[in-house]
Amino acid sequence: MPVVSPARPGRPRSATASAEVMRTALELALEGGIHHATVERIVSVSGVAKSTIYRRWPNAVAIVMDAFLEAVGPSIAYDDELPVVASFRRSVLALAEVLNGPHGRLLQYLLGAAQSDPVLSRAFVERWIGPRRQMGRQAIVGAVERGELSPEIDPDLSMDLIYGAVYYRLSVSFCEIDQDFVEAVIDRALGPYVRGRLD
Amino acid sequence: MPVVSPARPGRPRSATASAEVMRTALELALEGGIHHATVERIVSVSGVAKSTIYRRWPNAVAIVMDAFLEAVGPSIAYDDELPVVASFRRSVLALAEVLNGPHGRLLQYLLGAAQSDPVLSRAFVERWIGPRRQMGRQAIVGAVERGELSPEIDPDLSMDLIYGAVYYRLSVSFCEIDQDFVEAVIDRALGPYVRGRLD
DNA sequence: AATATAGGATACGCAGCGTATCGTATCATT
DNA sequence: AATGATACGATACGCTGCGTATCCTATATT
Repeated sequence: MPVVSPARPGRPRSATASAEVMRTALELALEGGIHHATVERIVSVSGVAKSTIYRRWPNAVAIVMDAFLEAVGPSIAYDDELPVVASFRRSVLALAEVLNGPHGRLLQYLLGAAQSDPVLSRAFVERWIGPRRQMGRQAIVGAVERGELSPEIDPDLSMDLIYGAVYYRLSVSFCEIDQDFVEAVIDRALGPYVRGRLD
Repeated sequence: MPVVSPARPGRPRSATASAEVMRTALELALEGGIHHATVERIVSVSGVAKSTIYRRWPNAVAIVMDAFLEAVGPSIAYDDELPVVASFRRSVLALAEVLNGPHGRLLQYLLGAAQSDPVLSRAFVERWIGPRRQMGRQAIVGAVERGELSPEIDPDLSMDLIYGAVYYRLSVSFCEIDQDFVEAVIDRALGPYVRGRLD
């Protein structure tokens, strides 16, 4: 007896079908780029019928997006015990590691598809960008409250600067997001507002 | 007697055909998004034959890219007479104005397509991003030489921060690049290194 | 048992891609 | 002027992928 979805009549949807579709879509996209994950291919590889797929997703990219977010989504971490700068370094370096790997290329593809798909871009902002920004803002606000950062800092602008530089490398200048770069960006974005030592 | 292309035999390529194709491609893409600019449509609207088109471009996106760069390409401007910060404001605000307009959405589409097309991404970096970065770096180096900026500034990192934030808004968080934002970004990126007054 | 919905299979029409072939047009060269 | 090389326009082709529709079967609720 599910709490939400108050007992719709008829045969319930198969959970394994969704899982299998997403698994297949992710696999195909990681192997050969997002263009390789077509509905037809997902059908023939996963064994799930086309009608079933279209009953749940509007198109192939949406499947890949869902699969990606479910697979890589939860990896956010801001440690309030650490000094702000160190905490940001940890968190953004973790993100950079993801972005430099195969999932990063996939994210790049998805971001590309989102440029001409409002539904996708909205999902992207709400489920990927938004949460991470929110955590970062919280970290800055917390640090200001603890007196680690000057209250003059603008948390939103800081997020734009830090994440902006990172995604710029990923999807505009197309070069690696190395550790030195991440640390330099964070230092320049937060450094002037740190009270006391830098680390 | 052309200086380059030393007189190939046979009928020369029609210049008007290329022009007409690019004009049509740009028009279609500006009207209905990049997906509206298909080769078939360009053929039927421009009147230029498919074989002619494929003799010059590998696909439709490449045409749009060429057309875009030719149309909006030359709008770079750094004024060495102005103080650095003011010069950057002028230049980046001009860019923001383009990005906020219809050409901006097109750039967004192209950037999206570039995410899964190495040839396109390379062209993008070399013909759009690269020149602008170069001008910006020059402006910073010049300002350091004139004593306007502290030599401790890292020109490349500054470019990553400024342009990063701008493109982040365009293609990651999908919100407007307003004037206040641009000025705030530049102030935070260059401000700490300005010697003397800020403006 | 009756009802409602889901899943699998299959077929369909459509759009767009990129290639190939053809006759015709327009150059440089001889 | 004739020749050779290349471009242009037109047309046709096969292919892939999309999204929809139809049908039958399966599985749940009432």
